[in-house]
Amino acid sequence: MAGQVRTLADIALIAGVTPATVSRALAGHAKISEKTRRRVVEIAESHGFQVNQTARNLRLGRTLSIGVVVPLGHESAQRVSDPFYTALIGHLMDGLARRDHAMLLSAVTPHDSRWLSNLAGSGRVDGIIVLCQSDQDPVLHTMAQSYKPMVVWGEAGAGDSSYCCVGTDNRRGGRLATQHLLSSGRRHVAYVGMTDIPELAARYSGYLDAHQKARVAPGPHISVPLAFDPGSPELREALRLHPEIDAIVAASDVIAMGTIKALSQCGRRVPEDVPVVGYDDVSLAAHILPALTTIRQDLATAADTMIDLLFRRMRGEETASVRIPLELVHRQSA
Amino acid sequence: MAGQVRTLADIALIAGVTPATVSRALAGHAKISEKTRRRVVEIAESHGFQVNQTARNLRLGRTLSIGVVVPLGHESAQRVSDPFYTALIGHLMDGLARRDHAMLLSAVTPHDSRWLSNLAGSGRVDGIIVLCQSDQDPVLHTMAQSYKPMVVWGEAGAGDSSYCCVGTDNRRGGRLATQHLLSSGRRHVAYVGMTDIPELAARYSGYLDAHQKARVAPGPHISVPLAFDPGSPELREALRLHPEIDAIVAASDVIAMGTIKALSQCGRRVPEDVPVVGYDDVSLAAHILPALTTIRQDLATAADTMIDLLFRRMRGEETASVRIPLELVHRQSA
DNA sequence: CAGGAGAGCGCAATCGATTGCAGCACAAAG
DNA sequence: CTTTGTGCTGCAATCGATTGCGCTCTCCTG
Repeated sequence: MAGQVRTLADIALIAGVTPATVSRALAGHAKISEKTRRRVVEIAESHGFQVNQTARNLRLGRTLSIGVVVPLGHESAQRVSDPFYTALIGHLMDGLARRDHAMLLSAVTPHDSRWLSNLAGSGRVDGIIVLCQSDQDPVLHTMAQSYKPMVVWGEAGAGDSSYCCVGTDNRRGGRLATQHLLSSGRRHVAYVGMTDIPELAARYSGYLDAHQKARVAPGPHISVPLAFDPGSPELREALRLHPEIDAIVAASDVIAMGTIKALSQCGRRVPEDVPVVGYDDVSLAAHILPALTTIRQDLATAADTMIDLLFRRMRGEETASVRIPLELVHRQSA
Repeated sequence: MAGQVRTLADIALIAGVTPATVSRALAGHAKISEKTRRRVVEIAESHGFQVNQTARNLRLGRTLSIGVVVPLGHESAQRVSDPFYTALIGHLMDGLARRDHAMLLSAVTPHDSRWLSNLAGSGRVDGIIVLCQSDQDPVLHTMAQSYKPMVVWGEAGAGDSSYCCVGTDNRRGGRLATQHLLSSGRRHVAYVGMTDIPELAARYSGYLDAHQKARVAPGPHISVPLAFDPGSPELREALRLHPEIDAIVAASDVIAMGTIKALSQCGRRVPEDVPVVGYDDVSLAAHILPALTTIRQDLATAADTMIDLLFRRMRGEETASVRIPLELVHRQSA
C-alpha cells in the first residue's frame, strides 16, 4: 500500500487538491476547512506518508539537527568511549530529543584548522557543541568570531574564552581532591595524568594550590594519557620509582582505576597504603573495588546547560560561559 | 570577508559566470576550462565558501548520513552509556567517517511501533543501524519488508531474521563461559542477568547447554537489569540467599563488576570463593581488580561488518545475517 | 571562404515542501 | 437579482545545488 506515495504531490493527487493544501492541512496552520483537513490527514496516514525533511529543511532554512564534535587533537586523546564523554553524550541526546532536534555525532582528529568550519559551513547543522577543547583553543577562538551558535565543553577561562564555554571549576576540583588527601596527613601526594588540555591543566593547578596552602611540597607528576594503554608497564614502573608516594590524585576515574590496579601489582593496598582520588564520578566509580572517592561533575545539569545556552545563541542571544557545580564524593578509595 | 557569500550564485556573480558553471567547476566534473575552474575555485576558497549540503542532498536524493538508533524498550534497558554500546558506537563513527558519512545518533524509548518507520521515512538518513533488538523484533521484522537499507545488531536467528542481523553467537558465548567454570569443578554456577532480549536469552541458553552437557543441574538465575541500580541491595540479598553459589556467569561486564562488588560485601572473595566470568570485554575489564575473565566480542570487526553490509544493502544488494567471532579471555576473576 | 567539429558555458527544469498573494465560490445583505 | 464579504484553495515563487540539452565561438580542414 505504502508504495509510491512519497511526496506532498502524491497525496494531493489522491485527495484531489494541490500540494499547497496538503502542506497546510498536515501542518494544521492556515485556514483549511475541517473537512478537507481531515480527509488529507487520513489519506496521508493510510499511506504512511511522511514529509521529506531534507526538502522541508531547505525551504525553512534550518536542519533541526545539532552537531556534536569531539576533537581528538591532544596527546592524551581520550577515546570517545571514555565513560565520562559517553555519559555526557547520552544526556545531550536526551536533551536534544526533548527539543526535537537530532544529534549529528562525530569525532575528529584535527589535521588542519578547518575541521570546525567545515561542519559549521556545511549547512548540515543549526548549531555545534564541541566536547573538549583539546589543543584547539585557537581554532575555537577564531570560529567564535564568525559563528555564533556554538558551545564548548571545557575549562571556562582558558584562552580568553571568546567562545561560550561550559565546564566545572577544575582548579577547585583539583584542590578539593588534594586537600582531602593532605588533610588526612599524607605528605607525598602524586598527580597521575597529563596537563595537555586546559581542563587537566586546571586540575593540576588546583593540586599545586592545595600544596601551597598546606605548605607541603608537591609530589611527583606521573604523566599518563587519559586513554592509557592497558598493558603498558609505564605507570607501574613510575610507581616503583617513587616508593615515597603515599597518596594519589588521578586526572580521571579511568586513570584512577588503572592506578589502583597498578598499585596492587606493586603490592600496595588502596586505600590503606595509598589512597586514591579520581575525577568525574563515572557510573562505574561506585561499583568497583574499592569504590572510588572522586570529584563528581553533574552531567545532567551540564548537558542541559549546554543545550539551553546553545539554543539561546541560535536565537541570536549572547551568552556568557557557565560553571557547573562540583563536589567531592567520599567513598572507599580515599 | 567571508561575509555574504553563501550560495553558488554569490560565487557565480563574483566570477562573472552562472551557478551552473560554479557547480561544475567545484565538482571538477564536466568540461570546464582549466582557467575558469581555477578562478572559481580560488574565489570560493578565498571566501571560505562551502556548498550547502541540504540543497545538495535534496537534489541528489541522498543525505550522506546514517541513522544509528538504540531502542530502549526492554526492561533491562541498558543506558546508551553502557561501555559496550559506546565502544561499538565509537567504531561505527570511525567507519562511517571513512566513508564520508555522518552519523545521526538517537536513543528511543518505543511508545508505539512507529519509532523506526519515522526515522526511515523522514528522509533524514540513507540507511539505519539498529543497536540492540530490545523487545522490538516484530517492528524490525515489519520494517524489513519495506525498508531495505537497515542492519541490526543483535542475536541473529531471533525471530525468523527477516532482517539483516549482525552479532556474535551468544549461545556459544554463554556455553564457553559456563564450561570454563564447570570444568574447574564448580557445581553451583549462577547466572546473573536478565533474558528479556534475544542476545541475553541466547547466552542463558548456552549456560543451560553447558550444564546439560556436563550433567550438572543449573544454578540459580538472579535477575539483574543491564543498567542495574548502583545502590540497590537486591543483588546482594540474592547472593546471601544462595550461599551454595560457587561461581557466576554474568550477562555483561558491567554486571560482572557489580557482582564482584556485591560478593565482596557479602564477604566472599573473587576468584577464590566465587569465580566470575563477564561478557563483552569492555575496555575497563582488563583494568579492574581482579581483572575480568570474560567473553570477548570483536567490536571493530563488528562495526566494519555492519557498515559494509549496510552499504551493500543501500546499493540494492540482498545480504544475509553475519556472525562475528568470539572468544574467552582468561584473566584473574575466573 | 564556407562548412564542420568540438570545447566551454548558459538556460531552465528539477529535487520536495512552504507561503504570500490572488481568485473563486458561496452566503448573506440590500 | 446584484453586490459585498468572508472563507478556502490554487498559483507560482522560493530555498540552493545539480545536470541534460543546446547555443556560441573558436579553430581546423577542404
